[in-house]
Amino acid sequence: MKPKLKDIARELGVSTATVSNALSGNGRVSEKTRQMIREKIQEIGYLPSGAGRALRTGRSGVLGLVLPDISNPLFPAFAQAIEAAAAESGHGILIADSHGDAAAQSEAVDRMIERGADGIVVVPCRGTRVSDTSLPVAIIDAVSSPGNSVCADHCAGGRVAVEHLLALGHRNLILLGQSRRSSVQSDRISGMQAALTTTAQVRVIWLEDGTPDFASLVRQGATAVVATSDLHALTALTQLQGAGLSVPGDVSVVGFDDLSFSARITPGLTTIAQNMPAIAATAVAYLISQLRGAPRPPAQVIPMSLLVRASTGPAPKPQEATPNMEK
Amino acid sequence: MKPKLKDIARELGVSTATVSNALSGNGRVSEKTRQMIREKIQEIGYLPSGAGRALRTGRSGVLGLVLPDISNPLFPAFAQAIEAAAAESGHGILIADSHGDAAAQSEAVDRMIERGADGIVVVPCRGTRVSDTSLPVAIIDAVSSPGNSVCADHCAGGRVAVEHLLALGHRNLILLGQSRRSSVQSDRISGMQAALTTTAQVRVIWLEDGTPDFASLVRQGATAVVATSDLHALTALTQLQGAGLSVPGDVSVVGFDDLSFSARITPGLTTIAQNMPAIAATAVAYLISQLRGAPRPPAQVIPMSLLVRASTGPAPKPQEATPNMEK
DNA sequence: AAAGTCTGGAAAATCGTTTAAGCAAACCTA
DNA sequence: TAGGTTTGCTTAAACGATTTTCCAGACTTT
Repeated sequence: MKPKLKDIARELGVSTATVSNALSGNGRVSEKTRQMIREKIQEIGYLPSGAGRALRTGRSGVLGLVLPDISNPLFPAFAQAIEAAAAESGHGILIADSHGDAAAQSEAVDRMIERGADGIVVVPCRGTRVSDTSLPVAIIDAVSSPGNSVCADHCAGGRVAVEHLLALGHRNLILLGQSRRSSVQSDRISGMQAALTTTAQVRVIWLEDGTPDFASLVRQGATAVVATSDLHALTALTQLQGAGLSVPGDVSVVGFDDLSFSARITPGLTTIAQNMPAIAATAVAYLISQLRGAPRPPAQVIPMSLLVRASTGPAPKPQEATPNMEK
Repeated sequence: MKPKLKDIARELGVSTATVSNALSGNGRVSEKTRQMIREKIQEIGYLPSGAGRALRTGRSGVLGLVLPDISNPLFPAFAQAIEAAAAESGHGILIADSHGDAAAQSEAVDRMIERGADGIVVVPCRGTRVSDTSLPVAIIDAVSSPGNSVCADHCAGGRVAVEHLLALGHRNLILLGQSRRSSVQSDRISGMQAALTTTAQVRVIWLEDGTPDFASLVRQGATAVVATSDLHALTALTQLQGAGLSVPGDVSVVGFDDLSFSARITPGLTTIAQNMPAIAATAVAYLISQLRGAPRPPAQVIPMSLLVRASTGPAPKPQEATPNMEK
């Protein structure tokens, strides 16, 4: 049916070894023969069988990607970056969704091994460790997580976000998270808190406790919202605008992750972006170097960067300038 | 290193054929032996080698997914649905990004074949046909596309969106698309137009020509915006709110695809959703049935459904059309 | 008790590729 | 010109599973 190495060899009157060598560049093949083989391959449209190759070499040319939630809005940018980084070294990407479940996660890892993945990139479910496997694993998690290999500097990101607002004169902030148990969100929030000066007031709100009325919080004096995700920032921003408040005139809003919509709304959302290409490239390089027999590299932390758009501006001039500033 | 079928057979004093039979259920194996083998497998943590199996059976248990743009915000829902549908039948998913490029697309397909995919789901780049391959291909494209296998009923979706607005009394609509050359967007727009009555005014705006000033369009009489994507609907909605207009008080907004943020903004975005699980399941079933030797099924069109949220409401009474700018 | 049927299992071929080892001819080198 | 090197290629053995074919013994049936 489909052409194999043997077919090419037979038609050309050489051995399969020669054809294989011609393709891989290994062994010794004359330029003339090499040329002949190349032409034949073009002619009959030969594609090598990954299965045969994988069986012989023990390498499939495929990396696994195990995620706790494929439908996360951050996923597109991440998957694209990983795919691109993997393609760079000729690898394909096999995806799996662990649905935030530890058992499903280790099942997914097993399935990856079974399918012959050469290495696995895992974004672990909350609070799970990836059990040791026979193949290289790159773990993308919070800095503090044991076993972490690569991650964004969420903490520093939080700091930068708050510093940006402080520089604009904001002294009364709302820090907005979704879930206390997310280590990424905790890292971001603690980074925000670390940047606070004694003169600033702050209130942490978790959406898992219910959605607050942002407009009334602003009426109580808050002049800025820093969310741990653009999604939550958008929730706040649209609610504020719907209530007739001006962003950034009355209140500034900052998010995280530069999601697809962030640049396309009015006002453009100021955000702290992960350097996805760098994170992906690092994770893939981490796997590749181990495939080559290098020792497991140290964990790497990739900086986040502030993208200033129109949703942040100077703090509104308050009528009561410094009633709360105690010196 | 890693345990193989042979190791189990040797340790148990049986042949590899028996072990293989015990696992697959084929052949005849006594319950006693079967049990013994199961225990041994648990004990030493055996995982079959996909490469060996694939080579012998010609089946890898992996399906390819080739997309024109992984970073599309619709991707998460789609990828998740495909992954789930494939997992249902024990298949894994190998992803590739064609970056909207026809050459990259056919290269990606070749790579899938090389990697031993059993079938491929392709969302083709604009205007490209997927060349015939030796393995089953399910194409997800516009209804009108030649070779299309599965798709959402974009046209009917557009119709439903406009009918919803007409029922609310809107008679002056803005239809908002991104690119004229996208067949999905064209289908949606033409569906919208098909629903129009003679008494309704309409204006089609393409974002590729530049972002319009929606507020002034509303001042000129428009009372609703129907966008071909929630992303564009959000662009319009935030711009309108930023300009002090009330949604849906002054103007209603409808989008498409129920993106991740659509339910979480204020007001919640009314949208036309694709039935991703159904589309994915259909595409995967399409492949699987062909793998089993069935003839290629006819193309299927999956209905879209209207999700009414808070961004649409009754058309404003003409005399009240003045924007309500109170703070 | 002879003949047929069932049952549990083994032997061996096979999938398509890579690669180590070997071998003749051609080419140097001294 | 004898001995060593290179060159270009072949032979054959893996890799780890599945599957067809076959066989010996136990069990039925008449």
